[in-house]
Amino acid sequence: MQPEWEQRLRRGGYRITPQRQLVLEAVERLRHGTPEEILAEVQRTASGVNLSTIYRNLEVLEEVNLVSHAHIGHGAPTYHAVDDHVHIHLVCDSCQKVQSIDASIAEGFLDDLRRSTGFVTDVSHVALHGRCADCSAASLLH
Amino acid sequence: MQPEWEQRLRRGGYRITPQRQLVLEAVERLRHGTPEEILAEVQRTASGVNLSTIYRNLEVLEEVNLVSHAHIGHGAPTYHAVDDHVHIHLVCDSCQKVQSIDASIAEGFLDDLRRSTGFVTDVSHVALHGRCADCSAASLLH
DNA sequence: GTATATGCAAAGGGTTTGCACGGTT
DNA sequence: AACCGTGCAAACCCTTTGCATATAC
Repeated sequence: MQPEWEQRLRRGGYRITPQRQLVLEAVERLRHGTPEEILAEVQRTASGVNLSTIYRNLEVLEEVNLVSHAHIGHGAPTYHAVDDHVHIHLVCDSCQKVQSIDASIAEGFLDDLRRSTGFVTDVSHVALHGRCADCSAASLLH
Repeated sequence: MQPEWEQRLRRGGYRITPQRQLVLEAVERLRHGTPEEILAEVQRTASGVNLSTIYRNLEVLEEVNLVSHAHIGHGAPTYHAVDDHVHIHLVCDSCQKVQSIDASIAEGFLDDLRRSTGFVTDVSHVALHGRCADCSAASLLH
C-alpha cells in the first residue's frame, strides 16, 4: 500500500519523483518556509535541485492539497504542510514579528461568514495584519 | 483653514506637492487600485508623473494614515482611502473574484482576538482567501 | 537658502517560462 | 515508447534605490 501523499499525487495525474518527495518532506520539516528556504532545505540532501523545480512542485503539491501557503510579510509567501495544526498568522506591521495562533478562535466568525455570504474561508491561508500587543502598547504612549 | 489631508501630511513633516495630492485623489476616485492603476489615473491629468513617485507617495500617505493597502491576489497590492467604509476582502482562489463586505461582521472576533492576544488588527488590511459561494457549491458536485 | 520631492534609469527580489535532456510510467 | 518532470538560462513583473535636478518651505 502506498503512502497517502503518493496516492494524492497519482490521483491528480502526477508522477512520483525524488524532487517532489523532497519538497514535501522539506515543507513538513520546516514548519514554515519560503520557496528559497525550502530550496535550501532540499539542497541539504540533493544539492542539484533547482529553484524552478521548487516552485513547480509547490504548485503541484498545493493543487493536490498537501501543502498550502499564506502571504505574511510583503515578500515571498510562506508554505506549510496541510496536516499541521491549523493556525492563523498574526503579522505585526510595526515590528514585523509573526505569531501563530490556533485557528479555533476564528471558528464562530468564519461560520457566520459562511452563513451570511456563502464564502468558505481557507483558514490556513489567513494572515491578519495589525499591531502586536507590545507595539500597540508602545503606540499608546504618544 | 487647511483640509484634513494637508494637516496630516504637515504634522508628519511632509510637504504638500501636486503629485502627493494627485495620488491621494486618484486613490479616492478608484475605490481600489494597484500602483500601476493609480499611476494611470494620475497620468490622466499629469502625464509626466513617474511610477516611483507613486510608490513613494503611497508609502507616505500610508504612514500618515490617509491610505491603506491589502494583499488581494498574488500580484500587486491594492490601495484604498482610509475614510472609505471599512471593508474586508473575500478573495476566491478558484474564480479569482474579489468581494468586499462590511467589516462589522468581524468585530466580535477581532475583539476576542485583542482580548486574548493583545493583537490589534488593521481591519482594512484583511483579505480572506477561500472559495466564494458559487465555486464552493460547484465543488460539491464532484 | 535648505531640505525634501521628483524624474529617470538602473538594480534588485521573487517568480515564470522556453527549451533540450532525462526519468517515470 | 510516450509523456511528464527537471535543470538551466533568460525573461518577466513588481518594487526600490542612486543621483542630479527641481520645488516647497
